[in-house]
Amino acid sequence: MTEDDRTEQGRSDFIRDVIEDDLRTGKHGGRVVTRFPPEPNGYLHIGHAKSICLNFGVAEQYGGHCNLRFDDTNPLTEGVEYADSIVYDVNWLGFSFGDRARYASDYFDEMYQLAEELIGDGKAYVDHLSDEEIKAYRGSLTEPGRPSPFRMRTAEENLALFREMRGGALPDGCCVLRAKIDLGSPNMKMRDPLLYRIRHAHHHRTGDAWPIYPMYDWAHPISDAIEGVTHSICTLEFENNRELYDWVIDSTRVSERHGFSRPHQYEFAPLNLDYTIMSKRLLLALVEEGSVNGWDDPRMPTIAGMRRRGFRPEAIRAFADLVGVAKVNSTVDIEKLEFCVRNDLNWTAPRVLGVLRPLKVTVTSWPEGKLEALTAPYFPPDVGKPGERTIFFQREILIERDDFLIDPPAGYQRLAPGRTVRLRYGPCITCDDVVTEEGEVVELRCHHVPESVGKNPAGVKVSGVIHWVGAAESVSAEVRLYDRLFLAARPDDPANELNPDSVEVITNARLEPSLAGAEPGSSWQLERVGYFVFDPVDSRSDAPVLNRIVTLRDSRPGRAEPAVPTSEVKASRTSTRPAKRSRIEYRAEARVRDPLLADRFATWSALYGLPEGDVDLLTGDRPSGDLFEAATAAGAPSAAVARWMINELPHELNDRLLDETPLTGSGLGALVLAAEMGEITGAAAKEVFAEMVQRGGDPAQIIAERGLAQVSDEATIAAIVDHVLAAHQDKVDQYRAGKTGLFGFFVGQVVRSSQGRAKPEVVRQLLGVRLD
RNA sequence: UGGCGGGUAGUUCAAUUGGCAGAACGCCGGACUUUGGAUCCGUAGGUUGGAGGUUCGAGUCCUCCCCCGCCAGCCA
Repeated sequence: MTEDDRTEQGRSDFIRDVIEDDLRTGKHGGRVVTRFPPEPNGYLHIGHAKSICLNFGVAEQYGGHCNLRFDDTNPLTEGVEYADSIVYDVNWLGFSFGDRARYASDYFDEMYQLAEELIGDGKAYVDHLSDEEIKAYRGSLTEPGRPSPFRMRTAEENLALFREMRGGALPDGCCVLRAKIDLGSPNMKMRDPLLYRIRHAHHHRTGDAWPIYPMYDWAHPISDAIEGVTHSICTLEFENNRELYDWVIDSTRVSERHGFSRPHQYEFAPLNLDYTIMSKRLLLALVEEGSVNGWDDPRMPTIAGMRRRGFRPEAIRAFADLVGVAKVNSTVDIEKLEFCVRNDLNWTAPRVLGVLRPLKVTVTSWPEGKLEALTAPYFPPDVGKPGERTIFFQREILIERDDFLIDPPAGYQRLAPGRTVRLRYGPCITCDDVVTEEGEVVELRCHHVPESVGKNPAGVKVSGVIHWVGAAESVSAEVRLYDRLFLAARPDDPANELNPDSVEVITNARLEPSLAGAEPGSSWQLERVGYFVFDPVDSRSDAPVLNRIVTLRDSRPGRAEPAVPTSEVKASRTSTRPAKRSRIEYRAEARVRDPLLADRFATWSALYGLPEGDVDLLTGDRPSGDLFEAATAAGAPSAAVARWMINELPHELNDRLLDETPLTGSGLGALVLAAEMGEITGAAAKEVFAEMVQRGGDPAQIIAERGLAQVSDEATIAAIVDHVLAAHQDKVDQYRAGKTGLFGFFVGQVVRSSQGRAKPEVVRQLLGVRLD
């Protein structure tokens, strides 16, 4: 992958499907407007980055625009510091919202006005129940709620009380404004949700102008509608709020007032990442408890933390593309992020030499004081970028302590006594002597192989290539090696599962001299060691500090970590929950209430020769049974009618009630008969059936109009077969080479070419002859 | 014990709307040899949650079952 591939081919996800569909049907007059709606109560993290890339990404892709909108409806937790950081982070990620930074608080006046109107319509009331009482009155997941004693107040009374709330004389918690919807709703969010609460608090934008603040469920849909948002994209946990979102839009008619089509809410799965947490609350706790050094600690999954760690926005955007968008709750491998980071840095980070844990090497064959200038390119040939610098070979150099072993294991491609290795960009050296102090290796004495710079020495086996710096010609640096913040892939109790070794500080690393004046924030690859960034906060030119961004991918055999068992959760959790009431029970109950249904259930099995399961499905309600009776009365075989009603009808109905459709028993009977008699194919019959359910009509007429009569004439079909095979010669070759699964593909192509009229059995038979 | 949403390779996602179950990451292996990197090549990995059914043909349609997530804040 190159840098340019980022803006790649057509991604496919359900959100983009919806948008493309809406664009086709002109639902919003061709507009695409999205919004990214953070609450300014914390720093943005990688999960928000996914949402940002989605919202800004689709807006850009479909020629629309995306607003940055602050959901600032709770003054207690929000602040300017957070709002500022969010603006900065979104821009840093590479998305521009121009002058479209919006605040829910900008709309407080209109929201208030709409609330007064809602009260006037009798759709909201002021409730003086306490918070505990409201909770108790709301019922439970299985029991309906009870009305508050204040629910029946008149509109005038409510309006006066609401204005009193707004006036500011009432204390916090005194009362709230609630929507009057449905306390018996199976959706808890619809049980008279709160719209406004009293909060005498200073707001970072509106100051002390408001003693009351709107709740999310009131503020969000109205804000979307005011801004003309078309696709309001949020995370899965808001699925239950969608019904209320629609209720607010419809009840206030706010979209019409602003001359826009109404927005629709769509939910996607939030990002979860191995070994990290996304909860703002828990991240805040880490900051407050000092487990990390602030929101921009390089170990934090915040945008600020990743920026300081050295991740570039391109990498984060590539990651968002890589993980995609779906509705399944999932957890992404941290390796995917690391892959994107490496992939990005590979193209952008110059290669330089640096030694983390130096070991002194004296090249005894090299004269004291002699410096040899060596030219080293910044990028390898496959990256192909220009640039080079000079490094100096000298008598005393430093190599990585890990690159020498007295007693090397098999396959060790580094230095050992008697072995020869190449110094990157320099000559080869051979280890002659090991100097130890108290059992520890403190120095190596080597000689260099003459004429070995830039060419392989004859007759000498080179074990490998190692990095190095000159002992005198190098700069000292502090290096911070970061590891994952948590020990567990999915911490249950994050505060107690912190990785104690999430950062290791090395104070005496040595870098090649060209790095002396490196810019804070610039990123480099220390060859064979990893990618590093000069810390934008702590690094100074006289005291450089490097953060390890990510290690290089380690392809040494056997170095891979064992796969994390992620299926634990699935395996260990068994359901203690009894099966919920199924449709089978609903049908049984209907028969208890309706003797006619009970009678049909008891007799139809024998009467029509149907299996009991089929009879159950046909006798759960009257319209189904009526239709069945009428269709069989029209002369169609009962078993076939039952099959059509059971297998095809529910799908075609798609939520509608049977008696709301123009489908008639005689029509169904005639269709089934036509299909049974072989007048039309099954595929054509389905097409006719769909038409009859949607718009009604006589099957014979529809068949005639659309020319759907079955074709079983071999000559006609053979012509189509030949045409299809000729058009897909490559597939024919594959088929003959053994990919027999393609047979279905050919059948499909032929049937499609005939508009569903060709008899499949004949198609199969002819194809079989042609292909073998 | 309600409602809503979901279940395709180890992971994250595709599958032209009923017609070839694929890609990327990861893994394993190979090639290369001035990064144990990059790059290139290859292998393995699937009862599409399960069982029935409809169909010439089902990941996709029907029925039943199983599993996972979310919802009872005056948070968003």
